[in-house]
Amino acid sequence: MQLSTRKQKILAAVIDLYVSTGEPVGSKAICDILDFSVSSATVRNELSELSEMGLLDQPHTSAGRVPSHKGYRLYIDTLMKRRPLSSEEQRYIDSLLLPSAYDPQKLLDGVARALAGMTRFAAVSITPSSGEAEIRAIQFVQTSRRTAMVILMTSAGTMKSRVFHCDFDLTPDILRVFYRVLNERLVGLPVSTITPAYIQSLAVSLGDMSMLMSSPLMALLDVAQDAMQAEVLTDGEMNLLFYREFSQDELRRIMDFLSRPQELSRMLMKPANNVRVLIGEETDQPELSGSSVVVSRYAVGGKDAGALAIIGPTRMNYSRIISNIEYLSNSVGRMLTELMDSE
Amino acid sequence: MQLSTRKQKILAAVIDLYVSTGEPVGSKAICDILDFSVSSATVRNELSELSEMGLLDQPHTSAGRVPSHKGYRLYIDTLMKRRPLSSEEQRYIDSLLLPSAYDPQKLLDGVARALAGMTRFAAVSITPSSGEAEIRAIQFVQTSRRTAMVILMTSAGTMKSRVFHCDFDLTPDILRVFYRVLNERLVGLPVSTITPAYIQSLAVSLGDMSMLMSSPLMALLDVAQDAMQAEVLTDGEMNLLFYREFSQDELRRIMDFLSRPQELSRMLMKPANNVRVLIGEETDQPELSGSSVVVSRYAVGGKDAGALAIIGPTRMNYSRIISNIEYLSNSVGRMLTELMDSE
DNA sequence: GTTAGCACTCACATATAAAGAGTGCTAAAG
DNA sequence: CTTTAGCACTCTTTATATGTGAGTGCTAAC
Repeated sequence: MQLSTRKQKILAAVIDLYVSTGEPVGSKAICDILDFSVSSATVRNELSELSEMGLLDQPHTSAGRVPSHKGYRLYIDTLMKRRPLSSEEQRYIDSLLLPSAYDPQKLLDGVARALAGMTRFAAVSITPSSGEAEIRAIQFVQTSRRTAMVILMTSAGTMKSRVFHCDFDLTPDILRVFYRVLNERLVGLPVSTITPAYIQSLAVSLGDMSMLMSSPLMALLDVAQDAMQAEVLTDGEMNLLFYREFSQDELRRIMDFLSRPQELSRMLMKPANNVRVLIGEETDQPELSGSSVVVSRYAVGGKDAGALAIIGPTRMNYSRIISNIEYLSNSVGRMLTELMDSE
Repeated sequence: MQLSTRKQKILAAVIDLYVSTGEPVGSKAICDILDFSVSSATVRNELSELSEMGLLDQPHTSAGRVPSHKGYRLYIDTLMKRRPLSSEEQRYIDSLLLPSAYDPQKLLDGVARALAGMTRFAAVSITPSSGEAEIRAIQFVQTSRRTAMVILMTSAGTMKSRVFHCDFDLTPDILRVFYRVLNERLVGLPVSTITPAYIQSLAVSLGDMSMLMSSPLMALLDVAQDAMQAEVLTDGEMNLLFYREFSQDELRRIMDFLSRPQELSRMLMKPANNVRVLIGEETDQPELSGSSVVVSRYAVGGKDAGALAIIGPTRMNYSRIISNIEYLSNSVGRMLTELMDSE
């Protein structure tokens, strides 16, 4: 499908106007902003051909035109001019991320918040799953007479902790035993080694000590399963309340979808090496038929790791959003890589 | 203001019917559910007197009656029969809380989630501020070559951690120094001791070592300020989308309010020894004029500590909500107290 | 290929009427 | 003095008709 330059410009004009006003755009309005001069009748002829090609929709016979999903697709793939972020914007984003640069957990949380704040859409940040990461260390910290915290640190730079309770008083010596026993056997192995069955066999191999260690072992299992699960953080769901194109009912369905981490993860973690845009049905998610998703995967240490995404109404300023999310996801990838290398 | 038994029964009937249907209730409907038999005309006379007293509102002259805020107030204070939770319900709630019983952070998070899930309203959990709590220990755990985590544990059973980064390689010995220096000076003091000025003077008193310790000191300051701040957790904001009495606009304002922790805290932390109900304007919050708040303070170790609350439309089943929140807040108080005593 | 002109369409707003729920009042009965 | 039946009245809701205006599609001329 090849479009004449004029058709391209008209299509772009329709999208620009519609994105900024939210109203169907008529032939007259287009004439006003075109950089060459034609009559509205000419524009009308072009519009009707664009409609025929399925690039524009018409809410009803006598209304202006609205971009169809196919129209948005063409616009994003070939027409849209991508404006890189100004250095000022870059500095602003950097300043948002810097405070949490050394804590992966906080970083990914901060990123979701920053993304939601900048775009005014709902943001999703999926943290790398640490399944294949190696166990770097298992630390114990006493938190009260009979409770302690187990901290699992991985080569992916993630860290998970959990408090557990014992039926006897803990002492530094006992904790040292926990530490030695577990680190001797587990450091260097992939986190995915820690399964219920493995913990079971470990307990058996401990003989007399297995009673003593049942609480920390259960906690370790727990924390390992937590670490293996790709974490899904969402932020700014509230922002979606501001878009009048969403009905109360649609809003509910979207919010509901946003609270289902597995499905979000499935949708966003498809491999891709740059920013992907999913428009309406392209998300394969009926509840998002009126929404678009912009997602960017990022790599840590050269390997695909997490993803960053926004979800908003199909009518959005794609150019701006793509620039933002691209810069943000590159930053996160870079920061996490540095964090990993420094270990 | 003394009401005849009949008026009381009629008022209660109006509220019960209105709460369950959401429609203004007419005199006929009331006759049907009253446990004595009178004509609709009699009921109408009573209704008009109740209206005159300001206990009922009328959307328009020819509509049924709707409880006024004053009517709800009277109902809650004197008419409502409080149904204690069945032991089955109690067991259900207990089972929701048990898994996180040993970790205050998780507990308070779990409580908010449980409350939102059970009531289908927005839930708020305010954790005790640990300002007056004593510092129990300051632990350090290495997380990578040049980063470590500082963990502040308090006598209130709370625990906060933060990762920090040094410009030199860390070793177990260095961390031991951090530990010794800080614990020697700070354990036993109230958390509120740790102010920027105090950290400053501490650094000065360390002489040569202050360079070495600047990162952990800053991290400690950070984590202490975090600990002193009463934490406000919200959950289930989404639930409010389901109540058609909220307009899109009102919803936005409520959500916005829910995201302002200081104001939530100010509203909910007023001292009180049992469940409080705030109806509409009683919240002193213009954005909540169509909402009610049910809040229950709980004590830890005999002292007022945190609060648990729900926010929903004024039309709600107060009896059910109050029972739930009361049981939940007692459970939390008890669990946190046990946690504290065991230290 | 482009443009002016014009009939036509359709959403939206406004006005009018009919239906229905529920009240308030009056007068009679208990 | 309280209760009740009866009825006119009010006000929302729903349906139907009417006018207005933005914007199109088409035709014929340039």
